[in-house]
Amino acid sequence: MVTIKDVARHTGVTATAVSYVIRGKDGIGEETRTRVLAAIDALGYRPNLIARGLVQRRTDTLALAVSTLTNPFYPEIAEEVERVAREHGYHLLLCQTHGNAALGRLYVEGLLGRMIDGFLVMSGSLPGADLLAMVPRSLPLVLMLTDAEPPEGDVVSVGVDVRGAGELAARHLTELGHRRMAVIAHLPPHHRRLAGFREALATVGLGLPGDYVEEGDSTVQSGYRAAHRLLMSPQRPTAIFATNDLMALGAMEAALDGRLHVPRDLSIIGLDDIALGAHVRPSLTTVAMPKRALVQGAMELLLQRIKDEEVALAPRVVHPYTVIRHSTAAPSRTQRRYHPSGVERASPEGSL
Amino acid sequence: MVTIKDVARHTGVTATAVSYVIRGKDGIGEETRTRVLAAIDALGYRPNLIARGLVQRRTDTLALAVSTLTNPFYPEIAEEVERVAREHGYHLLLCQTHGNAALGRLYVEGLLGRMIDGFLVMSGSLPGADLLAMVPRSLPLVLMLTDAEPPEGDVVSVGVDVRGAGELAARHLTELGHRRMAVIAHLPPHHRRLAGFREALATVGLGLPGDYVEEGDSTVQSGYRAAHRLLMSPQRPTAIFATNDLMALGAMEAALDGRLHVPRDLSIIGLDDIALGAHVRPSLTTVAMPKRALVQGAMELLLQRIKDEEVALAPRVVHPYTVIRHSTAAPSRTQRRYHPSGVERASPEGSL
DNA sequence: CTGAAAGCGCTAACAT
DNA sequence: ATGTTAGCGCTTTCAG
Repeated sequence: MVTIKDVARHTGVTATAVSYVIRGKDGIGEETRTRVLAAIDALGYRPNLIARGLVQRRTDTLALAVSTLTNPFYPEIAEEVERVAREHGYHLLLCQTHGNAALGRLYVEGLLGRMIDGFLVMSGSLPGADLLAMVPRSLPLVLMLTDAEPPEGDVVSVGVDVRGAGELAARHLTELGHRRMAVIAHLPPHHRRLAGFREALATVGLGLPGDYVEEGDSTVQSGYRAAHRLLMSPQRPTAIFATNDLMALGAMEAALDGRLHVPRDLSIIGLDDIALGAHVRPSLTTVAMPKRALVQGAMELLLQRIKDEEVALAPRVVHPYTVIRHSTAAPSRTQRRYHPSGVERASPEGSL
Repeated sequence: MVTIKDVARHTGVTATAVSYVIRGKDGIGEETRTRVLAAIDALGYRPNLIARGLVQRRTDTLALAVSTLTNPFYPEIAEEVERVAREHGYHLLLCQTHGNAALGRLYVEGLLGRMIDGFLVMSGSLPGADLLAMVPRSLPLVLMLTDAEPPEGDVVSVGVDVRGAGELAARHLTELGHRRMAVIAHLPPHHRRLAGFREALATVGLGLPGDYVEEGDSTVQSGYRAAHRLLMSPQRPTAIFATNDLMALGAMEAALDGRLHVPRDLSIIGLDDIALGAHVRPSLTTVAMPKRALVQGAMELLLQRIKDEEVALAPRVVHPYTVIRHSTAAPSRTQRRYHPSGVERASPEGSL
């Protein structure tokens, strides 16, 4: 490995001079500058960021914890975070906790020992209490809370009003004329999304019977199965609200497989607004998480904290909005039969 | 920050002893051990991995470069890499190059200075030549090549036989009885996928007219637009091969929007096998990239190189396989009209 | 079994 | 404008 000393020796100056040249500090004569630069090039010298980090106590690296990258919602967030981070000269260390607290702790341990300059944590990846217990106050930390309440203690966070998201979903469906609606919810995490939905129904005098709430785990598969259970009930709902888009996609799949027409026979609304929702047919109506605003807000706070600026502890809150596409419509009067054994609508084996 | 010295002082031993305890080396009495451990706990000491990395010249960190995370194919790869890395006690540093060579170089610079222990590079993220020029031979590097040829020089790589993938796509379609097939290809990157397809057609006496090849850029949108152009041609193809799944999904969207039935009026086959392909309706027939085998192979080689074992330079090659779902079928004799202005099939505004 | 000393590659403060 | 010195927090000989 070629070090700063090699360059110094090769140029006939001292290591400090080289260090200055590298970082563009002035106090170095033009002539030495060029000679140093030439030597760097000739030797293929590359500063050791680890060593630099050790003394400067910064690494120009930010970390982002998400629960998983297999839910496209998180890559979309990560993409945005990375963009902003890069604009400010930071690298991004990405880690998936898979919602596993033990694993999460392990990762955090690793990150903390790595002298990251800032830490962004997405809701659902790590239990807030763990986080506060582990992360020293000296490390700038910002939480992006889509569901959890901000943990006790002085934490900087950006929250998403997911209760409001649930309300928007309910409002959209009731305005279309639905009265018999069901929910596929990832519980407990999405508790507040469900609560918002339920409350908004209540304000227009509608209830949500217990057997109209099925649980999922945020995956497409779970949405499929939950929708299947819902569609089997004698009094089938005319609309389904899934607390995330992946489950909504699964629900749509189940409905289509059961030879129902979406949205004529069943309206489906999701929550997240993942890019793919616009590209399935019918395209998915959804309540959008304000991804940009969320990331923008979080990064702003994080960068402020890194610059040691005072930051308001009162959580910023960003608000979801409805994206109406084609998976929702007014309920139809006639009830078409659900064919639970139905093969894929377009299967070569036929049917329909 | 609490350092190893603090712990040492607090326990009344020397830093060395603490260091030994931390790393579970023996040579430390049971009694001191427990006292050191207690002190670590009491002070909340956490080893500084940066400092350790500086002296040990390893950081237990691997890096993976991909072009983007917004194509779900890459998160699926990353997920797998991360799993294997973790099993072996490594962290994963993820970086997106967005296929931008300059940006890529910047990232590589950063990574190299960060003393990563190994570097995994996914095809399409960085030009091979750049990579070889920048990465010192001392850093274990493994390429996952889905499309590019291994660059000149001693590089360890795992290749995917994408030409074979193109052939499989062609074989599947011709066996179904298609004669008039078109391709949506991301060129130049997917050049070989197209070549394989074309050649396989040639072996059964079929050609691929120039205007039956439309270009895309691997995004859904580009697939949509390309399919639209293809479907407008007077002699419409009966099947489309898209060189990746995202474009295939876009093509399907276009077909459905144009009131065509997939696969009755148009068969569509993709390439990648992203998870979502199974969940759209009709589900997507595709040629699967052997993701597991690819990652497994690459990680094996990388870990060997890290352990300083000799590694064969001859590229390993893994082979794609066909996943038949419901977006392909025998061509129908009747040609249904393509309605380019068609709204979404399931749109509330009606039609169909 | 434990301690002292040297040094990883770099930067910051202080001379010169 | 350049060189000297002293670490950053840790591990690693090598003595005790």
